[in-house]
Amino acid sequence: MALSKRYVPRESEPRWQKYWEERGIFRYDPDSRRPVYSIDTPPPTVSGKIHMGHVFSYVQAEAMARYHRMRGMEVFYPFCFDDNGLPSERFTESELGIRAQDMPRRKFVEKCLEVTSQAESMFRDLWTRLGFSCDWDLLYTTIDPWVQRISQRSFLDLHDKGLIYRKKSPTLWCPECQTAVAQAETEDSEESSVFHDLEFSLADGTGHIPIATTRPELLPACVAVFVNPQDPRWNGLAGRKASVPVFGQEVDILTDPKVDMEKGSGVVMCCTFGDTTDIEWWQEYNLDLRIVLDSRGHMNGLAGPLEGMHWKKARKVILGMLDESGALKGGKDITHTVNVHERCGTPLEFLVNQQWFVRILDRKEEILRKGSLVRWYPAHFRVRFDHWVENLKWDWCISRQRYYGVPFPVWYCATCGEPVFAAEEDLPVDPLEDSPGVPCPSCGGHSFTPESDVMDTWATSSLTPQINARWGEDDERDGLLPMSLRPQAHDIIRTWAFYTIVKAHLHSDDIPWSHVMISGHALNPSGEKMSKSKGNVAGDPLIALERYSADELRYWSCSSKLGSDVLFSEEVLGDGRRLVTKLWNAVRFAASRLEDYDPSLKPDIRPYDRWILSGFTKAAGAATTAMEEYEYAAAMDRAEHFFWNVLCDNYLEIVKRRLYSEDDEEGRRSAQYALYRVLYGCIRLFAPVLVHVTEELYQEVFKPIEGHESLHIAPWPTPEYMDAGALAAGDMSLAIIEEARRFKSGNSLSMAASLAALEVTVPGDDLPGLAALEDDLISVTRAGKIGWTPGDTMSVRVVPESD
RNA sequence: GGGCGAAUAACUCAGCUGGCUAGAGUGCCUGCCUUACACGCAGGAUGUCGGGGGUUCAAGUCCCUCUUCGCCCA
Repeated sequence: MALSKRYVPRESEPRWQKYWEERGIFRYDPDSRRPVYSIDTPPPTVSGKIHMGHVFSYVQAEAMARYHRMRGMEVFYPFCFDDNGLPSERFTESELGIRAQDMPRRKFVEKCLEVTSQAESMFRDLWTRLGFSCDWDLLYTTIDPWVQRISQRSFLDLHDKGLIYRKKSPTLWCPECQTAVAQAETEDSEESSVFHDLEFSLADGTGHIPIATTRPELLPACVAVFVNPQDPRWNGLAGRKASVPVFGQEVDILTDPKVDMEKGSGVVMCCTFGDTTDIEWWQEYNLDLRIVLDSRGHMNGLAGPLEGMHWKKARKVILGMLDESGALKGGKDITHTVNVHERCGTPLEFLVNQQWFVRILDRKEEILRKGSLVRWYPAHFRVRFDHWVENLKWDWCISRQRYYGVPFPVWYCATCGEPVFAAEEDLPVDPLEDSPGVPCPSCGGHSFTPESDVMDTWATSSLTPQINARWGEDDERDGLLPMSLRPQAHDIIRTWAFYTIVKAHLHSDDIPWSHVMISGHALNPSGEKMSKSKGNVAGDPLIALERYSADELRYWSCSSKLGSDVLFSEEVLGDGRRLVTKLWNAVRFAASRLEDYDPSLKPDIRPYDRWILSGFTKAAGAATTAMEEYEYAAAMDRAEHFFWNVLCDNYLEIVKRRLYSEDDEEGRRSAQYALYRVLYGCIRLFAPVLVHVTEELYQEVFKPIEGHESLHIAPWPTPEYMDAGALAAGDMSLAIIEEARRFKSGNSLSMAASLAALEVTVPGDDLPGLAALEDDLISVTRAGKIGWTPGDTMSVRVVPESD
């Protein structure tokens, strides 16, 4: 069992990764009788560089997988990729310098598959190098045909349940990406703008009303004017008509309490559509529909003189015209928040289109209830989920006018226009390639128009629990739902966590998983969100892995509390190295003293050995409690403190003499026993995080005795020894050792220097327990003798050697 | 504007349901080659626990309020 002087992770880590892979250590066994611990791994979007934030949160979940495996559970831990939809499209476009609309859809989809599969192999390589214990046989991607089948099955199931509808309705629209987007895909952006003061005239020519707006180009879309019914300034206006400057249409003046009296003149125009309030008013007051923008953000024929212009240009032109006509009275510069598309930053418009929706608005209460049945770690993140649900304004729009995604299993009858849905046994279908195979159920027609929209990628990735369970497939996995754990970061609570809870609720009136652990973000050293574009050394895991071992990266990832953001800098990566080295050296020393260790001997255990065994039980108990709450950082902290400060700094020094002794055979056997048990315990506590070094130490030193094929399938430490009296006495005795050390340090002496004697005063009740430690105390302090005196409080006097 | 979180030693952070002179790592100072480790060991210095109120025998911990920062949403 001789370990080399130095541990070389660069050489060891790949070796163990290969070992695990070849022996299938982490393979999921569906026939196992163990309780299943299943993890709903986030399928990372394959849309660009992997950054340290990924490593940070995935490692945290990975450590939990390892912990539960050691707890004796059958761990279902898949890996997966979300590789379709708009993010993948834009990634492919930018990687290859192409544009989807310039080529046939089939060709573009081929390109997407190529580009994403390359990115996926990078991901897999990185994950392997980080020592991930997922079962690659469980791999899926959201574009896999069988995954598409589940996604389409979900659509059909929701339709059968009456939860899907297609409607021409105002929808958030990105003029850049040319597609509808969902509420969750929007972002706020602070932009400077001008609040223009316009003057509308009353239609009967009896006066004027001031109206302030940031969007004068929408004047042709103006369908009403609103004032607050409480506003004394505009008492007489309600029920009259206003005339829109330049365009001349006459619109009703109505009252509504939503009008903010403080803002502008207290009179607002309602256009179809400038914002969500416009939509609400349009619906509530049954107003006209005047759409002036097309799908690219250009003005259409209704905009008269502005036709054909992009809205930005149209704004300038209309301002000129307003000025000329005298209707522009002034303006002031403001900054306001604009709703933009999170993928491209383009301000969103509202367009009226045929879109597919999932009914969720009328189910808020049920969704909140489901959210409350899931346990959130840390608990406060549930509040974010709740607020998101409470503030929903739209049903979930799942159709996208894009190219690369899961198609809707739908055609439209060319004769009667009714939608025709695919039969479940035909899934997956691509309506652009396939046909329904039956006549139109409504009119018997034989000619069909395919639905060319694709589903939003969230429509599929909200099904990851069902995908893992192979929901509705021939090889469906029983008993996997709800899954045990959803690990994810806090930025996608409103999307991924939310949609997944929605789907589980709508499909099976259940929760998708029992627990959700929410990790924080890795921030750059100045405390800002790490961005992919700033590809610095610190942020690139591939570069970091050249300089730091996987165990060091993992140590950093697990060193902060679950859910809190953490600063990332290159310096902090080195922190784990100390512990790895210390572990190596401690076990190396122990191994050299344990060469003749015989586990079948049951020696009489000495007091200090009882102390360290009990101390381990206590520390391991605390670590276990922490792990159960997903507080891996606290668990590691307990383990590290015990290992370093108690075991290495004190216990090893205390028993060194006995471990080398040739005349105290019993004493040596007792020390060997305790040292072996406690060190084997320690490496198991560190195993979920420092996966490689602990495995190597295990294989070299402990496996010949323990026999498990890998440390990572060895049992997590459970209480096996506790002697409270020995624990208390040992802890108390440290003060004696400290005093001796303080004396030597203060006198510039080596710790190996001898002392004449120690005079110890202790309360009488404690004296027997401490005196029992005398031999080992003399050994560690190099005192000639120890005198014991009963007294009120403990004190220690050092008697130096007189030379 | 609303919500959530954070503010503790020079830096990064831990401090659970309130309880003895507030902790760790890094950094700093002084020593020490000690039959595992100098990637180490021993010792040491350093904090009006963001400000102000309050509850309590007792508050970093609970309540109120203010300030600053981050995030989420209007």
